[in-house]
Parts: sequence; structure tokens; C-alpha cells
Amino acid sequence: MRYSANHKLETREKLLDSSSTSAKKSGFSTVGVDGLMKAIGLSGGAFYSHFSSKDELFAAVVERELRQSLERLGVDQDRDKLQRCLKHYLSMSHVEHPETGCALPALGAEIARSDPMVRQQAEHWICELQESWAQVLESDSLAWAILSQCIGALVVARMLATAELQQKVLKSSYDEISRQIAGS
Amino acid sequence: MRYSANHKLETREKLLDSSSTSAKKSGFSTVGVDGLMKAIGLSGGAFYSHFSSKDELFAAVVERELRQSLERLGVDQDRDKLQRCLKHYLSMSHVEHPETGCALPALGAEIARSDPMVRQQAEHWICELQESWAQVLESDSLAWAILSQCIGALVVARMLATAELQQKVLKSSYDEISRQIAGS
DNA sequence: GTCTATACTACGATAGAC
DNA sequence: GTCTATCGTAGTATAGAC
Repeated sequence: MRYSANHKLETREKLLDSSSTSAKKSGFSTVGVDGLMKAIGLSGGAFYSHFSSKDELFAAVVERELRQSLERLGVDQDRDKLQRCLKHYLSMSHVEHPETGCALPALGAEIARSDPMVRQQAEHWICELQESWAQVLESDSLAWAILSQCIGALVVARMLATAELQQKVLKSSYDEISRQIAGS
Repeated sequence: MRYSANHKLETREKLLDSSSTSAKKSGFSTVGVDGLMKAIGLSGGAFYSHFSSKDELFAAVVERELRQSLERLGVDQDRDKLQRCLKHYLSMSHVEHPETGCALPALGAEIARSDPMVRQQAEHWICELQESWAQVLESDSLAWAILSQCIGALVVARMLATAELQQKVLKSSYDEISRQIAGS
């Protein structure tokens, strides 16, 4: 073969990286296959050596992103680490940089509209994350509630036009979550 | 004029209704002008007698939807009404029918990516809603936190593949919010 | 105001050369 | 594996008839 097996893997990784970034920034449906490939210096036609359709790429992006979210946010028996994760998650830098942030607030609606196989994947990783939080919090219910609140806070903050209000949303959620954790 | 002034208003309303519905169901960017017009029995070309661009329609949809959300969810000095609103918001029927539900979970990401004028509009109505809740709850912070949590719970639930988990997410958020309200 | 027709661009996807 | 070229469709938007 004219290209090493490693080259294909590397190209695939570059494509996944670049696609995830642009999807979180601009939405997956609004970016074309041509644009995705051009972003990594390749032509549009080369796309189909890696994925048989754009939908298949979306599934791979979601899987990869949510696995990464679990790595970043998952905790084990460490309440302080959870607090630090929350602080980082509910930060202005996260609000202002969806392209490097968590896929759940950025792609949530698109995942919700995608086919059952993708949603099954999403469910798997979301549950893993919830379970890790539930173990630390010693409450299933609280873990789901806090997970929802974090994602919601980012969605809300990103809709707002003024930075001060965005900060208010983030701080409010962080404060109320802290209260919930303390009183649990 | 061959068409009454009222006819234009009625057509515009039908278009807004239909567009809101399909945007909340399938995303605004994924629906074409042609499809939107065909849905109300008109041709694509007729669109531009009502809006000068698709973006202008999006601004109108957002304004209309968020005003409606405030009407539905806004409260005044009535803690019980807020509880009932939350119960309804955090219901399976809301999860399963984005097309008739709140625009914030369904279009949040798209609003976040839209131009500052749209986000300014969104901010206005979101703040109105938050303020009405804050008055009842006697806490600005709690109002923002609960608002975020409600929207997040819907985003999360809609991503999940199995109904039992969706119910768990809804119930968890409702229960934890109830606790927060009771203890405030 | 709505229609048909059209211009122009972009989309997802495929075929064949290298 | 990547390229160029291309097919077929669909996108936004405009022009002119009614």
C-alpha cells in the first residue's frame, strides 16, 4: 500500500479532532464534508475512505467526545475533585470556548435528534458520568440533577448577550450546587 | 391591493407558527425556506414578501417563542403556580414533544450561535422569566439555578435513548428543585 | 401577495486516475 | 489514500408574470 496503516489512523484522528471542534463551535449540520476535509488539508472526495457517510462521522464524533467528557469529569471517591470539576465546567472560559469544551451543551439538541444508535452511545457515556458522580455524592437523584444543571447553565449562559449576566448564571448554579452538596 | 392587509398578517402568523414547530422539532438550520412555505401551502418564492432573509425569520421565531415561554412559565407571587409549571415543564410529554414545547432546550445552541441582536432579544425574555421566578423564590441565585436546571434536564433527557432513564432525569431534577425551594 | 422560473451556491456522495 | 471531476439534489435569494 502507498500509505501506511498508521497514516490512515492519523488522518482519521485529525479528521475527528477537527470535526469535533467545528461541530461544537458551529453545529454539526452546518458544516459540510468539503469544509471538514479542507480544514485538515484534504479534498472532499477523500472523506469516504474514512467514513461511509456524514452520519457515521457524527456517531464517531459523539462517541469520542463523550468518552473524553467522562475522562475529564469522571471522579472516584473524591468530593474535592468533583468540586474542582464543577468550578472549571461552570467557568466563563468554558462558556466562551465551546469548541474546546464539553459536547453535551453544544451538541445536545443535535444528539437528541439523531438516530437511536447514536443516542444509545450517548446514553452509555452519560450514565457512566452520572454513576461516578452518584458514588461520590451518595445520591443517584442529586447526581442527575447536578449533571442537568451544569449542562443547562452552559446552554443558558451561551444564549445571553452580556458577560455579566453569563457570570451570574454560572455563579448561581455553582453556589446552589455547592449548597446541595453540602446539605446532602 | 389584491390581498387584504389582514391576509398578510395571517399568512405571516401561519408561517411563524409552522416555522417554530419545525425548528423545535428538527432544528432551524436543517429546514429550508422552500419546505417552510410548502408546509403552509405556499411556494418558496412567496417567502420574501414576509421576511427579507431566513435569518430575519429566525429572529422573529425566537422573539415569538420566548415571549410565549414567559407567558406560559412566568409567575407572580404564587409559589404553587411555579411548582405546577415545573411539574409540567419536567414531564415526559414535554420531552417527547419538542415541537410544542419550550424553545430554550430545543433551540438553545442555535440561539447561542446566532448574531448579537437575536441573543439580545433572547436575553430580554430570559431575564423577564428569571425575574418573575426570583420574586416568588425571593432569591436571584436560586431562580437562575432552577431555570438552568429545567432547561438542562430537558436537553439531557432528550439525548437519552430509554424512557425509564428519561423519567429518572426528570424526576431527579423535580425532586431536587422541590428540596431547594422548600429549604430556601 | 403569490406564482413559476431561474441564478448561483452548496450539499452528500460516487467514479476513475494516480 | 487522495485527487479531480461529476452527478443529483437542495439550499438562499431574485425577477417577472399575474
